[in-house]
Amino acid sequence: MNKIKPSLAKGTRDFGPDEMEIREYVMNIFKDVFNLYGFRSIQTPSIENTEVLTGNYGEEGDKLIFRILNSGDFLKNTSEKDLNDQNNLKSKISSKALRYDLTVPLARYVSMNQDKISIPFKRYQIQPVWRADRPQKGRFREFYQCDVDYIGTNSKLCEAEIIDLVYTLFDKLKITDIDFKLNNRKILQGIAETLNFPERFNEICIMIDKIDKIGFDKFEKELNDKKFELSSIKKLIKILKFKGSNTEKINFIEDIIKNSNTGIEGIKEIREIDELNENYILDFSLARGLSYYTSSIFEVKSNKESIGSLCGGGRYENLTEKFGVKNMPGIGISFGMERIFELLDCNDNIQNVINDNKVLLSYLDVKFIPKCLEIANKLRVNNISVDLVTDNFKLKKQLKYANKNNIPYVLIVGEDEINTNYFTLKNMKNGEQEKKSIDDIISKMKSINKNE
RNA sequence: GUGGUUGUAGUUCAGUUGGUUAGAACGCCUGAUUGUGGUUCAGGAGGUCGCCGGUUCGAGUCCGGUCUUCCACCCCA
Repeated sequence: MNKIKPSLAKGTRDFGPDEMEIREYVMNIFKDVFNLYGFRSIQTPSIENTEVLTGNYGEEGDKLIFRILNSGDFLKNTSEKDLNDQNNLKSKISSKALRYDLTVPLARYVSMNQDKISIPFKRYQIQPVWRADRPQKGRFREFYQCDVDYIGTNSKLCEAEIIDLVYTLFDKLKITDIDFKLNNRKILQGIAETLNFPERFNEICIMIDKIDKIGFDKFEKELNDKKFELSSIKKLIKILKFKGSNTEKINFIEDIIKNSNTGIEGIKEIREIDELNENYILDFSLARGLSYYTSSIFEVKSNKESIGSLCGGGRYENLTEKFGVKNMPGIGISFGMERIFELLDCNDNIQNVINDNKVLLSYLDVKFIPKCLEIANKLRVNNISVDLVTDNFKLKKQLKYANKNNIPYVLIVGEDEINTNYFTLKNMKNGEQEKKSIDDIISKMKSINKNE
């Protein structure tokens, strides 16, 4: 048999038991909080028909979609001519692709299931997505996205609820010192109109979005290079650098863009949100590159770690228009799961919470196995995790096994224990051990469980 | 997609102008210890030097290609 050198596909990862413990712990917190705010989860297929996905992410984005080769004789519909036309060939030999994000599948789902769901529809979705990007720091070809959306509503209560949800969530994850930054595309549009470059709106948004990374000096230089008017550049930078309370910022910008109808609309929207929830920081330098956002946009950053944004999102119109469904505005937020996992990976608090009430049942002779099964059953009925070594290992090796698997307690079953009905419970962290009845061991383990 | 970078044991890495049998640490297995791990000591297993081709008497080492790793750009999460 030919041996294959084991290897991972580019940009993909395995998650071992240690990593999965943290990932699942974090994901459960996410799910709990989303449920707390009345969102329900859906899942959609990994594979979508190609035409559902293409045309949504721009030309660059479409290139990053992983296409799946048709099964069987995938060349049967192609002619000699097709082989020279790559784009045409692709659609002839591949009709399915891996999903690129969770937003487009949501739009597809809502469009297909209007009879089953009630509008406004609140859903969350945690699933992997795939992008044929070149991997680099913190970026993979397969990664989890976690999206929460309201679809079919324009209510500003959504923003207010989302702000609250975000703070609750990060509080539970013990990620503190975060800012919820809010802005509105209509205000940015108003600025663009007032400063006389409305036709370069998208271009300027992408550039503003990068200020964090490149700084104001480079930003100014780039604007010069791109032949923006000098007076406009000065005014723009003055606006972006303005400091003050949210109210001061609103009044300041209102005065500047008062001649833009769109701009005034944006200001009205911010004021509406402000009446419901003031727990945000208005930031005109927040732009978010994505072109489908039309109104509120927001982002959450950690002030402690310079790790980039932890989540971001915004309000959009007509996400479902492509599928022939009109009047489906919505608002969504996407959490950078991988970044959050990374942030919590080194957090000891979380590591301790995970494994506290677990016991390895260790036997000194195979003839004690029936007794072990009896004890295991009692412990498990009381919600204590029990592991048993399946093979006839010496005690020494069983203790090593407990260490390796991060099991904090070992319950030893031997001759003495069976005769006296007092069993040895060994704490693997400090090496202490004591003899107790099974009932006492159960109550001890249960009290550990309550401590978390 | 553009530019750079990496690849040798399960893992992290040494390996001299190209020269005998490719090394270390950690991990793994066995024993010192027949009921005590995380410490110590002794021994052992484990390699197609990413892959394909070229130069050479001789290649882990030089050359070309390819794949891969990591990083930056574009863009994004």
